[in-house]
Amino acid sequence: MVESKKIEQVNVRYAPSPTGIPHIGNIRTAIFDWIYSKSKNGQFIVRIEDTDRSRYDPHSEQSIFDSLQWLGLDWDQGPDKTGINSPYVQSKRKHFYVEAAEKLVKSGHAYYDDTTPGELEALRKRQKANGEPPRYDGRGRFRSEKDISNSRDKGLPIVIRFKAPKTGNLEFYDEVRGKISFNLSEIDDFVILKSDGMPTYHLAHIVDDFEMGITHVIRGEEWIPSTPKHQLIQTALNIKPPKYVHVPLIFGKDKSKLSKRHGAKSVLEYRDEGYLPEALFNYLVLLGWSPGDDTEIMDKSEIVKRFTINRISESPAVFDPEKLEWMNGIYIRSLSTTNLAQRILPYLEKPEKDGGFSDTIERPINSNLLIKIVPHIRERLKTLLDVKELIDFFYLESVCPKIDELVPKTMDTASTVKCLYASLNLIKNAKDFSAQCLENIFRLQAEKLNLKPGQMFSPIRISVTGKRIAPPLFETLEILGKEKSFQRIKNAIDMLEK
RNA sequence: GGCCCCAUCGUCCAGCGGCCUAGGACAUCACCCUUUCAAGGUGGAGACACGGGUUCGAGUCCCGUUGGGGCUACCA
Repeated sequence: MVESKKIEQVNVRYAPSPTGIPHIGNIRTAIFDWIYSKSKNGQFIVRIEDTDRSRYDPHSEQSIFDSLQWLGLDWDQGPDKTGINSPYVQSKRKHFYVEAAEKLVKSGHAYYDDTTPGELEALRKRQKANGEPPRYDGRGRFRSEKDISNSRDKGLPIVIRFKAPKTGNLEFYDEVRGKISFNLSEIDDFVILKSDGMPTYHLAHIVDDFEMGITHVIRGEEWIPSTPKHQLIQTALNIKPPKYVHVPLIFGKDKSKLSKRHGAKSVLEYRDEGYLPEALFNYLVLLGWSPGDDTEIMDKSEIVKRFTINRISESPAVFDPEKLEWMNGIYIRSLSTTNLAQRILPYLEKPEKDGGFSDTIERPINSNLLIKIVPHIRERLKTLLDVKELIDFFYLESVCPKIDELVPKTMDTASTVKCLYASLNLIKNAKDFSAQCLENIFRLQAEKLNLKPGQMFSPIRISVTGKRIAPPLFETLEILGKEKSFQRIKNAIDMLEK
């Protein structure tokens, strides 16, 4: 046996904060996390970063898990599991952070500060007025133990700040961009433990990533500027840093970071609008990564197989809803009839107000009928939500076509009525009600009436479906059946003759 | 303002010094197919931000300019 290098177990985490429903940009990071962990046979860990109590929203915490689940991003460790690194919620790990912060104070890397928010604001204001960069001036470094305990007695808020070196250079290696360096004069004494006893992100994630053995921190590019702070903490705590993978941001149409302001939709909204999770996954992974050739349509396993960090791009990507829609169509068309019908059904079942079928249509929805319809609408769909509009006439008792739509521009009412009467006869006398057969006899009839096929089919289509845009006519008639087809054309004639 | 990151068609990507008169995809336009709408097919238009280097040779490496973005909280 060849000597095998011991390969380090890869541990990746997705660490969202429950302050809102995950949107596209946020979940794309989770996708990268997941893919990378899978590609390395590592662990995918979900950790909830709820250290900001004022912004905490329990509802969004649930939506985080719903989003991951829907996209098929299964996690190996997380709040719902009792893993070796439990608990996976920061508010339940407070003691780790307090301990670390106090340790830093003892070792002289941090200090208590009783500067009030008001004083801080005044400081920033003054700096701005003087054209100076707004930065904490380190005044707390000179507070004595006595000062602090006095303030504490007065009930003033006390924080712990990290004592950042004033000079020198800091450099770190980003797996996507290479070396990035900062001047330490840029970094002020930042807060690591807030006055409510909770840690800031900077402290909390460093402690947790270390405790949980995270090997790769995959996060958005917006974190690059605070990475030196994280390095400082690591050095002071004598912690070996993980590898950093800063992925490019996703932009909205206006080329700025995607956010709610763009109407950036949450993952769950895409679900509700009839997007397939595999399509969204595929589309999103292509925003900031490519396999190196022109392949675009790839399933999860292929993506996992081909994924490498060095193919993550350095530049931001604009989210293009149109391309997502196109890709969704590709995935819809690739589904088998029964599978597609199964996926469509829940959308139809929903109450009318939530985008489902009209409430006048009986539930449960007839799925055998749906399976018959699906082959004829498959290539007409961009989203599963499109289905309703396209096929509701199959399920309705009757339809009411618009008179002005019934009469083609190239015909008048009299000739339209004539054409419909002829159709009525054909339908009544048809022995074989198959699409193929119907098409034959209707084409023959058109010739007799001296009409172009399209000309003749149009009034029939509208009579029967109530719509201008519909699935192919003869398949529609076949599925609808003789009786309903007859009835609806009859009804259209009545309308025109009135 | 300061710091950091980024820079190929409108958009997403390919290109990692010669294979590039720059390739693919979405969108767009034209045509074909056609019973509506789609889907599909064929073709067209469309980009290396700019200026300096390095090199026999630069979209590809370096520097600068410009432009865009991010960060600059007791938010993450």
